[in-house]
This record gives sequence, C-alpha cells and structure tokens, in this order.
Amino acid sequence: MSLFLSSYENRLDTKGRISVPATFRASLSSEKFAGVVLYRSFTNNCIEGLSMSRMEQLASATDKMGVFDGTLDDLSAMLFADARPLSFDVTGRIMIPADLLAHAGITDRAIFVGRGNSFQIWNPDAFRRMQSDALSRLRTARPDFKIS
Amino acid sequence: MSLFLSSYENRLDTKGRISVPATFRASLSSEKFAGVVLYRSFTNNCIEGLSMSRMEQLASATDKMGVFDGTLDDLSAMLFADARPLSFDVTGRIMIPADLLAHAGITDRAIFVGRGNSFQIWNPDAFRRMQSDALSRLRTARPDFKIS
DNA sequence: ATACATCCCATAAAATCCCATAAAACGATT
DNA sequence: AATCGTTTTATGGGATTTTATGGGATGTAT
Repeated sequence: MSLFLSSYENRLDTKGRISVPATFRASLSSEKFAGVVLYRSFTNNCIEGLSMSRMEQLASATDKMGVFDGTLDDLSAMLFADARPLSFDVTGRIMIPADLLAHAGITDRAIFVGRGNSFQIWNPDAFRRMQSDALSRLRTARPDFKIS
Repeated sequence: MSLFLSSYENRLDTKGRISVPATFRASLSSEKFAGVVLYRSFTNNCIEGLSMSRMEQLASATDKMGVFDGTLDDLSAMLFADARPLSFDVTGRIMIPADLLAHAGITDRAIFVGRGNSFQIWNPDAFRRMQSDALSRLRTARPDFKIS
C-alpha cells in the first residue's frame, strides 16, 4: 500500500496542467494504472486523491458492508459517481477537471498534502489556515500540549 | 526497534546537507527505507526524527482508530502532511527542508539528540538553553535535588 | 473549423551521484 | 599507557540527473 507523506506546492500552467509530486508518483509506480483517482472531499473544501487499487479496495469494502446501510450507500454512490481517473502525462502531470478546482478554490497554485494511504489537493492558503486551526484545536483539546 | 542515544553536533554545508550521526545510521541499517522521517515538533522549536517503520506504525494506528475521533484526525493530518521522508546519500547525509530549518532556527550547525526510539534536531544554542532551563526547573521544583 | 486535450521537446533550478580529503575513532602492538 | 597504522566519519565540491514548468505541434471530437 502506497504511503503519501509530506506536502508539495506546485503551480498550474496556462493549460491547466500540474505536476504530481515525484515522491507521490514514486509510491504509485507499482500500480497498473499510471495515474490517480480524484474526487471532491465531502468534509472539506479540497480534492481527495487515491491510487486506483485503493479505490478498488473501497469498492469491495462497500460492496460487502453496504447493502443495508443507507448512509454508507449514499456515500459510496457519491464517491464512485464523482471519482475521476486521471493518468499522468510523460512528465508526471495531470489535468484536474474544472469542477474539482472550483470546489477547492484552486486557481494557479495547489498543494498536494500527504494523508497516509491517500492525499488531498488544496488551495495553499486554505490549507495553511486549516492546518493552524487543527493545531489550535489540538492545543485546546490537550491543555498540557504546549506549542511553541 | 532502533534506539537513538547520545548527542552529536554537525554542520550544514553550502548545499544544505548534513551528516546524520553514524551511530544513528547504524541503528537504522536494518530498515528497508535508507533514511529518516522528519517533522516539525508540535511542542518545541526543534525537528522530530523517526525511522520509516515507526512512521508506518503510527500510520496504521491512526488508520484503525481514526475516522470518528476528531482530535486524532487532526493529529494524523498534521503528522502525515508534515512528515518528510529523507533518504541518505552515499555518505549518510540528508537535506533538511528549509521550513524545518526555519522552525528550529537552524542555520549552519545542528545537534542530533537521541530520544530512545526517536530523536530530535536542534539549533545547538537553543538546545543548550532548553537543557539548562529544564535543569533549573527541576531544581526549583525539587530543592533537595542537588546537581553537581 | 474550433476548442480542447495530448504528444513532443526544451530548459532552469534543484537534487543527487561521485570522487576527494582531513580529521577523528579504533585496534593492535609494544 | 603510548605509538603507529588502519578504518571510519564528516565535510567539500564538481559533474550528472531529476524535476517542475513552459510552449509548439499534432491529434480528436463536437
């Protein structure tokens, strides 16, 4: 299973292409599908990213559990309907569809954010805001948890 | 599990490279990933260091528990987004990213500090200050605790 | 035809490889 | 314990490769 770590800020060119970070591509190199799967995050103003094999994994998981769980059914319906497989070009770039960009408020720059076995794509400013919010939430949740 | 002991002060060269202490490398020699994972400390003005396998361990822990625990979610988000896998070059050096250096106030020298199954990287002066502060805190907290 | 996506090539900056060297650590011998 | 020789380690810098990015040319579907 591919592990996505760290964050990388890249820019969209005039044609709307953006480089997927080389380290992310490296952790996807063993995949049959040379690309990623993107969909709009349900919880944040950002784009979610997965490997194709992880997508297939989710498919079989929801398939097993899903039938009697209405919420899960809605969720997986959304997920699969929204998911877009995007293959890399020779230099490792993808073209993120316009509606995904709009959902994340991305124009000319985007930040790829590692999330373990998935990743997210954010407007860089929005991401930094979210991150500092998360930090202060952590701080209030654990008052003894000092942040310099 | 790798054990990191003692402290070693090394210098960054003009390209920003720094040698990871040989003893630290030795205790990482059985790892599949020939390098370390660094991230900004939440609690101090320093850099935290781990082996990749320990990182994966943390990853699977949050993966199991995570989805409905907001705090843990924040924590894992921070961790994955901030974690930087850095592989050794042939001579055992790494390049510490600029934002990590800035967070720790490191310019031309840094000290690697053993912490058991992790380690930290500090600005040498800041580390010594922190150490003596910790010492005086101990002294006032327990006046009968004599330090030679 | 006209958008629009894809293929192909170019390039600057950055990361990495490779080799060299001085200093330090180590080990064996006395 | 002191000396000498060997090995390891930290550091420096040139050469090469990778990466992100730009843009022209070609293909394709409406």
